[in-house]
Amino acid sequence: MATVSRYINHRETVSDEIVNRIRPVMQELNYVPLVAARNLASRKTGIIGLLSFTVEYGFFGPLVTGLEKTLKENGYNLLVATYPPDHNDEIAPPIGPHNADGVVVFSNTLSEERLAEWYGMQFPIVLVHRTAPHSLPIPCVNVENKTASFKLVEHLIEEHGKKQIIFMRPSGYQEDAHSRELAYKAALKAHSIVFDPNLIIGGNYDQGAGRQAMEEFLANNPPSFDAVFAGDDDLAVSVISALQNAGLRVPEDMAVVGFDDQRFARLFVPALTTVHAPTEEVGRVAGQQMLNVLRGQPFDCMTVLPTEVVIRQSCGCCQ
Amino acid sequence: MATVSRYINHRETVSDEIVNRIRPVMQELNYVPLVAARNLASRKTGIIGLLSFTVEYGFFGPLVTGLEKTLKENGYNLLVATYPPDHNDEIAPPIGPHNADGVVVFSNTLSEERLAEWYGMQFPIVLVHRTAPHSLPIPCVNVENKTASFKLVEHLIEEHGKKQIIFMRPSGYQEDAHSRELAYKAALKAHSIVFDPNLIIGGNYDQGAGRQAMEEFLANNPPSFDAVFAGDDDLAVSVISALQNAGLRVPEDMAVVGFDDQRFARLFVPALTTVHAPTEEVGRVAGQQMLNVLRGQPFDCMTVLPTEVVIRQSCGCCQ
DNA sequence: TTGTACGCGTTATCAA
DNA sequence: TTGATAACGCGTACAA
Repeated sequence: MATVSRYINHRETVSDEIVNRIRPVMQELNYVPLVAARNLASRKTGIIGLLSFTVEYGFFGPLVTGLEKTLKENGYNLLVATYPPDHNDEIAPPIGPHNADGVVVFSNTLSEERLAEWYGMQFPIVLVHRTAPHSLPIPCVNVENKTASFKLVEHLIEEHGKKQIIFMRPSGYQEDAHSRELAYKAALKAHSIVFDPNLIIGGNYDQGAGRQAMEEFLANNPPSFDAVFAGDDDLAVSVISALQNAGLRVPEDMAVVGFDDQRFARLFVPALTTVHAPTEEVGRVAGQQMLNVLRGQPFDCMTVLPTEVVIRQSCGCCQ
Repeated sequence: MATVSRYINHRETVSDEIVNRIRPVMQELNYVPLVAARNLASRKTGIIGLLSFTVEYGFFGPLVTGLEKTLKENGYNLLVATYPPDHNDEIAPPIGPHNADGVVVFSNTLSEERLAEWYGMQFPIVLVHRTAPHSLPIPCVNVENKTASFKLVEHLIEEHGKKQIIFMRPSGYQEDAHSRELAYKAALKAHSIVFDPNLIIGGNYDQGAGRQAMEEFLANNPPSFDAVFAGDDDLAVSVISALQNAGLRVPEDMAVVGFDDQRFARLFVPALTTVHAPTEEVGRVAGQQMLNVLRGQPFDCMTVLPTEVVIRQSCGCCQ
């Protein structure tokens, strides 16, 4: 029994003679180790989880792709599960210490309390699109939000003479969007434009967000703005739709820019001016950091991947 | 020991006296049952898998949402994993009989051999967007493709006088797309339009598919067509982009229609004329069928959910 | 290099 | 209704 175990797991050398005795029997019996028994005995599962409050985001696909590739190459399987953030921590996440060797957490899917709890029990965690609470040295992987956002808003101001720029928040709090909002304010300030709190909209809406938020805003205000910086590409598209629906032309009457450079960004009409975020790379790096943690090797507490402004047409360029 | 197990699983009645003895101790010890041990002893995991060759499809999100809701309400967790179809069945799927109580399979993610193998070992399977092999009475959930596609093509012919309609296949074989193609041919025939095999394009391309396929087609042919029926909305958007890039106007010069009615379909400019598919409902029904199988209750071998043509602007209507 | 014996933490069985 | 005891199938010190 023990020898068969050793043979299967390639742990110690087994003599050819015995291997030749084991193999045919395994074939004949159609033997496959029972994962549950294995997990119990070894206290390992070979599974890494990805926990997210949604799978409906456009950039979710590339993230999974990058993550999965890195992990599979190293013998782990990736299992994805959603976990609504409003759970009050009552219901345990579908993936966690009980059924995985580690978990990658997207944005604010998990509360700080849960993170602290898991960290305390030495459970490997990697954060993506979120920075770790100060007291927890957990590796996190982000994209550069501020510089790119600053440049993007600056482009609207300098190249297109925009002065009344709306910032549209995605629904719910997200760290990424918050950083972009801060950069937006900084850019205004750097160009001596007074920040108008009325020009921050969105944030309290569900799916289909941008369109609804923009429609409401338009209903209550005459178009007292000349550009929109949407928190992400999903929102940008909704916003453009709402504007056009209201009889405004983009980019002639109104410039709209986004963030992420999702797949559809350049297919859209007008093609989206946005910031390219290396989402698949985020996945790959997160996977690598997870491997480092699992192996007890040193890891980077904070990785910030570079982003780049992509000028297309929705801002008014390249007509 | 046994009594505690009974208490935790609410299997048999435990006297209040003993319950009051168990509870405080559980608190104090911070006792949580070890899932691995549980799985070993009970031969159950409480997990249902969703196996798909991609998570990048636009309609993947709603499918997960519907499925997850139904399963969670019944005590199961949904775990999503991808499995490239070109694996030659060498590598075992990340989710299967070894670590789940059942699996929902999207489209042709699994080979017939694998399905037969799992079915043979009584492992619960539900198919979505795919019909089961004849010999395997596995429940499958589909959307109605043919009637809707027929009507859609008919709309192009009757309302807009289109005669040279391209059908664009998605990359790789998919049953859905095949049904839509058949309906397309049937609609042509019903209106005495000779089918031109040159007007079937796509099928061999990777991501970003439609655009590339259409660009190649345009490069080799003068625009000898007047409409495009894209296999799904993702493709439709790519196609429109390619057409506009080539200086053609949609819908003035060229009508383009899709399938699925994904979230962005009505946000796009021009708004997509397409077929609404109840994707979230597909997920809910699939979840219900899975529960039926798990409980040994009767199930429907084939569910076909109704679809509906949605006329917007990309066909030339509502200008 | 091989085999024995035990532990992993539950659930299931059976007698009380 | 309860409690002792036997699986569950594997990994792993330890001795051989």
